[in-house]
Amino acid sequence: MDGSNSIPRRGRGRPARYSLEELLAVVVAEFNARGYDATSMEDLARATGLTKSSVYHHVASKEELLRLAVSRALDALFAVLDEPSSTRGTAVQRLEHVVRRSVDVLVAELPYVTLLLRVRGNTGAERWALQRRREFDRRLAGLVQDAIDAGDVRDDLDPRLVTRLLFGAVNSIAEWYRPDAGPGLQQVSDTLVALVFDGLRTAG
Amino acid sequence: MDGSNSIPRRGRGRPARYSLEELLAVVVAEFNARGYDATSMEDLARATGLTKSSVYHHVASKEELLRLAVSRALDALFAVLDEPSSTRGTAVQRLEHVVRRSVDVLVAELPYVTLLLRVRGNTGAERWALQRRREFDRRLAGLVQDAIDAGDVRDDLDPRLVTRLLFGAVNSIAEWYRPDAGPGLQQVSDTLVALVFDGLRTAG
DNA sequence: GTCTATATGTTGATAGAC
DNA sequence: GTCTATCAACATATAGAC
Repeated sequence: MDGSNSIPRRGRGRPARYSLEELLAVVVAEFNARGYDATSMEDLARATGLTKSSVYHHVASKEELLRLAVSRALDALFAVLDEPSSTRGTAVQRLEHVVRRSVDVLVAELPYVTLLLRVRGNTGAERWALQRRREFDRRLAGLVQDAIDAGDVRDDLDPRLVTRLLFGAVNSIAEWYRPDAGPGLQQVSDTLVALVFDGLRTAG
Repeated sequence: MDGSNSIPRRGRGRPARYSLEELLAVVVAEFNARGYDATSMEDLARATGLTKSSVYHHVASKEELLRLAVSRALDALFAVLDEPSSTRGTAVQRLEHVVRRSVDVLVAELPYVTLLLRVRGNTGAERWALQRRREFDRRLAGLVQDAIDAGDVRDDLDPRLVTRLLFGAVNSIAEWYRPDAGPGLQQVSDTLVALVFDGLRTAG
């Protein structure tokens, strides 16, 4: 009845003090629930327990909130490519490692990656995010190509097309995965790898 | 310089006369380019060459435009499930047929399916679309289960999870497929089926 | 079936007090 | 670092002439 059910007030009833990190978590949850465009600064104020003006103390614009959020997802995804296991071992081992770790990151940073995957590219921040996503896709396609060249992966399929379908399946996980329900991270990764590398068909 | 470059005027300079079908095609293209929420009725007026009021002569609201568009996609997808080849033959043949035909429909109705796949569920029309999508997914999962029961598909994977990953790959096609560039429909379908049913790994 | 004009509410963002 | 108060721009939708 007091309208405070979504307001995370801390510290003896005083107004909430937000770090940028905390603010971002609340904001991204709103963006994902209602859509970036459909979420107003008034909605964000209500969700944080602040006023619109107070939100603007932390960021210069609504678009900056989007940029900060998708950056976090992109940084985590690119970091996977620089892991030792992504650059050592056989080509197919490296590919499997990047697939599994991409799923890990997707789940660990679920709200941020979800927002990233919904970006379509009207504003400057969105176009910039799409550019970085394309660069990530290019590096993935390189891994698939390496695995074909090494003879680990069948060579009758186009590597760019395979990459798109493979990571289409990976990215679709963000649409339904919930940490507290349904299949766990391990089962999702194992099923994905089994599906993609060995296929659904029974040996017989 | 005359600002008419996106205005499809027909008939000796008189104002364009739109059927609902023609109107919808223009509107859906705008929704996909800019996002449903980010597209204003003023944007739609400009793209059609009409005024806002004239658009409102054809539909009662912006949301009705969304409902009409996603209905078209959903009707086409459900029709696939009722095709003879979807209900006859071995379980794995039926599954492969539905996968291939889903890709056909996705490509044939690309703008409408694209819009459907971006719906997240704030308004009434969006929630209704999501409900119909879930019903479609349930019928797909039944096909996968049948193929497992028949022994055509490996039984160590969760059918619901396999369905989600499989159609995650299918739906991701809408994000990059272009009729006039890149791989053709046949190559996409063949690669998808090869990937999902037989896997990437070389036999050796 | 299209138009001009307008009603009515909401939006992102700012000014300035505390 | 938060607040109240406010703004200009833009949103969806409607009224009524032609």
